[in-house]
Amino acid sequence: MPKAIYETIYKDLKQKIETDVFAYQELLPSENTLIQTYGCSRNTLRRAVGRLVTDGYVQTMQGKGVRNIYQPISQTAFTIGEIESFRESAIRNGHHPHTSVLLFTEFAVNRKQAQSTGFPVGTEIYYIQRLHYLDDIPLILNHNYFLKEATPGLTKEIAENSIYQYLEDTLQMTIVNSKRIMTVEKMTQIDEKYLNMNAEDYNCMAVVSSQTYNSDGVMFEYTQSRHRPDYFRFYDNAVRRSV
Amino acid sequence: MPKAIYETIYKDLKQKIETDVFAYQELLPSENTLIQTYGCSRNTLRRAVGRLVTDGYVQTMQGKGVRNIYQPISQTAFTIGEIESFRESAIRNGHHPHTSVLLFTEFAVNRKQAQSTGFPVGTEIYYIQRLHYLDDIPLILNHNYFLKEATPGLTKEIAENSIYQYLEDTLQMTIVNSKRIMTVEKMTQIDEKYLNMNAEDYNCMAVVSSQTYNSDGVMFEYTQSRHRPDYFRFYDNAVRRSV
DNA sequence: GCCGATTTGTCCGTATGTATC
DNA sequence: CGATACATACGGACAAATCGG
Repeated sequence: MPKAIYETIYKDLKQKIETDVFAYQELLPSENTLIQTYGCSRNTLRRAVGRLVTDGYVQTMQGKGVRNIYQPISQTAFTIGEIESFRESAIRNGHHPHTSVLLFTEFAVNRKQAQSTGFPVGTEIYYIQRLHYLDDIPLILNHNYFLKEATPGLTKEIAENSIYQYLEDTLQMTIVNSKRIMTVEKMTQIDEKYLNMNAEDYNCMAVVSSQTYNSDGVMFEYTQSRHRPDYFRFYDNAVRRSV
Repeated sequence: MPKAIYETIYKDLKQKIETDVFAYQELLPSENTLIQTYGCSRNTLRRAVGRLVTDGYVQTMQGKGVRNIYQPISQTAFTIGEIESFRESAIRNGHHPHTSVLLFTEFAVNRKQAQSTGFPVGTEIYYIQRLHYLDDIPLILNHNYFLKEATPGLTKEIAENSIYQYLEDTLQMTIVNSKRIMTVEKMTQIDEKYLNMNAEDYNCMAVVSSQTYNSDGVMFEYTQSRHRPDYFRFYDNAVRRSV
């Protein structure tokens, strides 16, 4: 847990913005001022502010200053650009998460699975089906494929809690990045059953497929998350770069 | 168009990765090597590499090096984290875009619209309905709300081409950032009609709602993009930060 | 319109820490 | 242990945009 200085400053500024210490549409104190308050170098401060820009919290204007453009998001929303487990995201939004494991098994991937997951044919994996509840409503049906070689000792009990916590804390794995694709797909009978949906109402759903890599550069996880369409919300802030 | 050095290096490295100059899963030349090849400072090079990390092109490993993890995306995909017009994105992917304007009108926003768009009641806006085709298939039905005060002189002719090009080139507006929310919504009869869909097949669609800001900090655009579900694809790379 | 002060943007050189091999 | 590689941090210099007098 070695916190970098810029990380601390980033979090402090972020929290000040969220709690209205700086008013919406107003300018933050200038770089020079903030450098003095934090007693850091210009680069370090600018690094913290840079993060706030990509978060969509502030907008910098050369010659003018840094404007607070943060507005709280109304409902529960997943944030893009970060990797968060379901549990982490739920707790951050003040909800009560709960996970039930529908299936815990292991096998070697066949041709068809190889194509969708990206694992080579024959790779030994754990295959887990999990249902994620938020405040007792089933929201997400997850199909997890974990590379057995990279995630040894995975059990149903771990899957009921936080797999990521096990990987990071017990196996000392460092999770680095995750490539995700969002699509809309037809709802299956399995989806209907577990998510309490009726195909005559919504007949499709939001699907997020992700490939996750660890610090050894190996893709150790492929997951397909099938979201209840009426609760699905994905938030993003995009920055325009010079073309 | 004053090009920053780090921008040039970023683009050069990106292009080298895309064209397999560096092999997949292999290490890039070390920082020190690249500093010498580009004749730049360490900070500048790191800035370029940092962009590649957020793009999901490479992954850096302290003590080891920088690994190429780029894999080309199969189909047409919208990329998250950047603001691109439909035209820009289509051309980048080697397709032929075409836009038809279904409706071009102006009015003041009422209470209901104020809630969804975020514009105050009574704000004067241009309201435009556009249908975006890719290779002659209608893919996206767009509802644009442009703040009249910030986008004067908008016409149907401009809307048929690129509105962003008009705003940036003619009005000298600088587009800064865009907050987007992706959801899944029921398909309406309007959607069915223009996107050639049948509600007995898919009865819902992907909806991307966005609020876009310019460099004056004013939200000048609210857009709701309704995507054909079978063609919708949104790509994202997420980075795990120390918790 | 000009000038100077302020503010952010870009870039450099250097020092130190930490992880890997 | 030392060499290599990336991570963090500092301080300084100049450029570019904005604003007020």
